[in-house]
Amino acid sequence: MLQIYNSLTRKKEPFTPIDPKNVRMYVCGMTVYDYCHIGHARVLVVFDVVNRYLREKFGQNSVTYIRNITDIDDKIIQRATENNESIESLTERFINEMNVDADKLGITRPDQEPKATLHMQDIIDMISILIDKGYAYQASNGDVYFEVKKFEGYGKLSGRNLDEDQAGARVEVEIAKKDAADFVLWKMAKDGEPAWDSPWGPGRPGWHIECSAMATKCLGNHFDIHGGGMDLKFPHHENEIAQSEASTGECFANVWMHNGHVMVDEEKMSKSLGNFFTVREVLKQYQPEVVRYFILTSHYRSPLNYTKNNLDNAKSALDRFYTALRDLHDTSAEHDYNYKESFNAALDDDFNTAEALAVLFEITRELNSLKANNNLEKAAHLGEVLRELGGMLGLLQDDAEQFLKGSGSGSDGLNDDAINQLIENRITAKKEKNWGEADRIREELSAQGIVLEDGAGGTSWRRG
RNA sequence: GGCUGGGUGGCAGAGUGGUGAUGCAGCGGCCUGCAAAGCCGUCAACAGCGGUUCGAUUCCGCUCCUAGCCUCCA
Repeated sequence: MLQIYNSLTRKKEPFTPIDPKNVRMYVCGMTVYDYCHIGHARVLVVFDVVNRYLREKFGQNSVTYIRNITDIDDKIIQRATENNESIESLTERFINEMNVDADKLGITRPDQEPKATLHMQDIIDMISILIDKGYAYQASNGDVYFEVKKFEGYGKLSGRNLDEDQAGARVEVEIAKKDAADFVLWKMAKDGEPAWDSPWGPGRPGWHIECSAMATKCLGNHFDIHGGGMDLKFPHHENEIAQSEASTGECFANVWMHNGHVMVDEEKMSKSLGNFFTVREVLKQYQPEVVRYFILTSHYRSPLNYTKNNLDNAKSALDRFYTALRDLHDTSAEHDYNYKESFNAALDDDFNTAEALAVLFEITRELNSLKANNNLEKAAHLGEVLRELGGMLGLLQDDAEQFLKGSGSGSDGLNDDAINQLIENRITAKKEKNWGEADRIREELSAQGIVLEDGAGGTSWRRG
């Protein structure tokens, strides 16, 4: 039985889909004005695993996964102006770049990736309903606001009490608002800003409303899971709940999932702090699965420290798996599924990927034992199991030999031919029992990051 | 100030009211020309102080430290 920690109730709950034939999940995606950083990679990977596992549990075609794209907001306008580039060109460019990164990381594409600019009518419709129902008002400056006090359940997600919040503690309060907590639904366009027609005048949607409109449009008023980064819990998700439930009169999402942040030097990695590493930057040094593994080593709700040491550890761990998977022959026989049970039990427990990985290591140990005892048939079977379970996490899908011989995307230093030549020379030296020369060659390669392994079947190598 | 979370062995990181996480690193052994890889064995931890309990790292309280949110943010 799958259990998921629900941010709304602050406890783990058994997950029961509204419709097991169509489990519906919405995740807040990217605002597209820059490259994705490792924090974004974490959301992508975490919910990719959730998506994969839900399909494993409920059926490959019984899940609808929506991840939106915010392609209009203040930051985008600002960046486009700075670049002297049109908003369309900017956002299209970074949507493409996002997909490049996501594909490299082995992220399964969501079923739909709705964009705010293509859902203006849905957004306007929802705002109209909110005004009609008395939850929203147009202020003297023309902006339309959601009146927070009218929505009874406000604060239920983030656990905050409006009276205790220090409104305006860190940001100036817009004076046109009735209450400091009210938030904008429709923002009037200033000169030169992009604008869409609306009953309240030309303008653009506030940030929160697009997700409410697109989620209900794509998944219905009431769906199963809503996810996103921890930083979106308040105000973004709190506001989404208010808007959606006020307008539809129905429960919005049953389960709220929030992933923890990626940290750098004890601080959250974020664009505004400027302490971020882009996905492509990291992928120059580490293979995609290394990044994925790194993300999955800690529980999705915990903070994750971005350090060289942790990435290197991830690489070592994958080397261990792929070393075990190397030189296994193909097999089509029935698999041994003893491990699958404990692997699934780990993921059933609020997607405990760290524990699931521990199961993969158990398999690896047994697999290595079998290889050592020359029980190659059974070893091959276990190899299949290892790959299959790893695949649920999007891991162990590379060719073992290629993974071990590859470094980041650009492997500088010696090319394969040069390495093989040196290995040949060393084999000759070894035949002559010229150990000094053999060791010298091994040292030379080692200095280039190449590790040699003399086995029964000859010498193999990998990039360490 | 308010609201969420954390503090586990050298490092990373799960978990549990009373035996084992796991990976890397270390130590001993097997294997090897020597290594590497692998296998076997081994060391080692639960921030502090109280309380509940036959028993607490695990439950409760307090203290200290720390992260996130209360502004755009994944």
